[in-house]
Amino acid sequence: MKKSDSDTREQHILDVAVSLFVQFGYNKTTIGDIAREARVSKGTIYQYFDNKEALFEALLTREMQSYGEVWLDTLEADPTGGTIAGMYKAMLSAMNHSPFMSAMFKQDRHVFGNYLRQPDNFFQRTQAQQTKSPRFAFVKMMQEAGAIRQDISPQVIAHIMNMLAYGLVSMGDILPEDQIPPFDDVIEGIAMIMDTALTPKDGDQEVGKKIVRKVSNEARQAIEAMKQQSEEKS
Amino acid sequence: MKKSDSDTREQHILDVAVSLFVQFGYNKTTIGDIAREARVSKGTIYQYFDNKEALFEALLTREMQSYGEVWLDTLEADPTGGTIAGMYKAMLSAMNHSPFMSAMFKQDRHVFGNYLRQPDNFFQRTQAQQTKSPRFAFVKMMQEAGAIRQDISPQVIAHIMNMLAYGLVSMGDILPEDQIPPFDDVIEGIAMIMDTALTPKDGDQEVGKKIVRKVSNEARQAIEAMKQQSEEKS
DNA sequence: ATTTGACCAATAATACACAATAAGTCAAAA
DNA sequence: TTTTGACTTATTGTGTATTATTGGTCAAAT
Repeated sequence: MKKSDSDTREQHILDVAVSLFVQFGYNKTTIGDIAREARVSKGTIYQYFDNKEALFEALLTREMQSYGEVWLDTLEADPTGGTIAGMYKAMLSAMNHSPFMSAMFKQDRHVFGNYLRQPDNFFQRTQAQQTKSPRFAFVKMMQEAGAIRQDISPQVIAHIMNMLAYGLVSMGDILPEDQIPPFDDVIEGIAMIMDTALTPKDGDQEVGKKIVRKVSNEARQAIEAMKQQSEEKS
Repeated sequence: MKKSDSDTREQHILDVAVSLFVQFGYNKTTIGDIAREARVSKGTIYQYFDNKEALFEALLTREMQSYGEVWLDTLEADPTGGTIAGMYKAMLSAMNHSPFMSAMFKQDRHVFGNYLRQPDNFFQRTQAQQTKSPRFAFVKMMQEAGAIRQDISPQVIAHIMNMLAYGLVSMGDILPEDQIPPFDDVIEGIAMIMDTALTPKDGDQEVGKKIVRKVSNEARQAIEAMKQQSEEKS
């Protein structure tokens, strides 16, 4: 089938591209490098992507979608997934499985390089609409339902969760590896702390699970919508 | 008195230097700038400091000492200071009051610039001995005394505390200001979370306070020792 | 004794010619 | 049609001569 064939080729190019971008960064990864590594010619790459920036942005959305899917799959596979701690743990775990997403989250200047100089790049576009962040909305819902403690503002909780995620992916840059505990231990520790600290003793577990299920379903639909949108463009 | 007079002059130079270094960074702050701003000549600066690097390192130790003192003072002023959360809160608060310490903690490449290229700089010197970090030792003591929960390893707890501190000083670099909740709210939130999560319900509050007192006394003595050591050199 | 600022040597910034590489195109081949 | 790679153009990197700035010194002034 034609569509699927060209689709796998496009995906293969992106597969190669993501590993090169993560390893050498935006500036030092050339279209020629990607072509050679993907065993296609430069012309073929320009068949699928208008220019380097467009290729990179295609990568951004693909990796975000993939990250979202891994997150939700991890969440479903986890029996304790119905709590805020479980949801957060799944998020951190998914982030850790994608070096590109980690780089995105910490706005790694090595990986993103001159892309950040683009006048209308991804970060500037998203930061404007981030005011009503989905993470903040989720925390607020959980709070209103009584699934997490109410004596800290949802903004602060969401921000602390952000800080932890940022710290998780960034500490490797300032500490030598042997001073960082195993990743899974840290994630487990964070989850336990969040769980103990945020879940009220007398809380209704089921309410939280319902919200998690609702939010994750919405997220899945949003990812699907995003996918179809990007397919229509091509 | 002569000693005190030259001492205040030296301190004044350092006062000027720290604000310039924080604002313009190591590379872009010249000895001439510091001299002009401090209303002394370049020669006078070289009277007190052998070279630019020595001046900068004098600043490092002074700011660390000052930070330690602010930390301990905040701790003593806080009625809830006897808990691990109180101790941590005081630390974060002290860090926030010193832009230079914040820069140090995140190893800010803008502020530290070429100083980091020095073969035997501060970070390389301290990182070697950091394996038996005082923060880790403190967590371990608290744990052994039953003042904090024992089902997470002290390494992981200390590391999570590090991550939060790092996130606190670094988030300003990747998020616009209006998306970051007020600093004090975040600190309070962290303290509440740490307190709920780490302090056992059936724990003995007094034991923890004793340890905090012991550790902070040791810290004070260490600071004093450091001060005298740096005075002897001159 | 201290402090100063003109002075010197070393380092860093600037300019520019030119070489090398990369982005992007397109007629020809598959 | 789709793919290719030689080709053009734009960008970046390199070597270097020159200028400007800065770290550091020291004889003279305070």
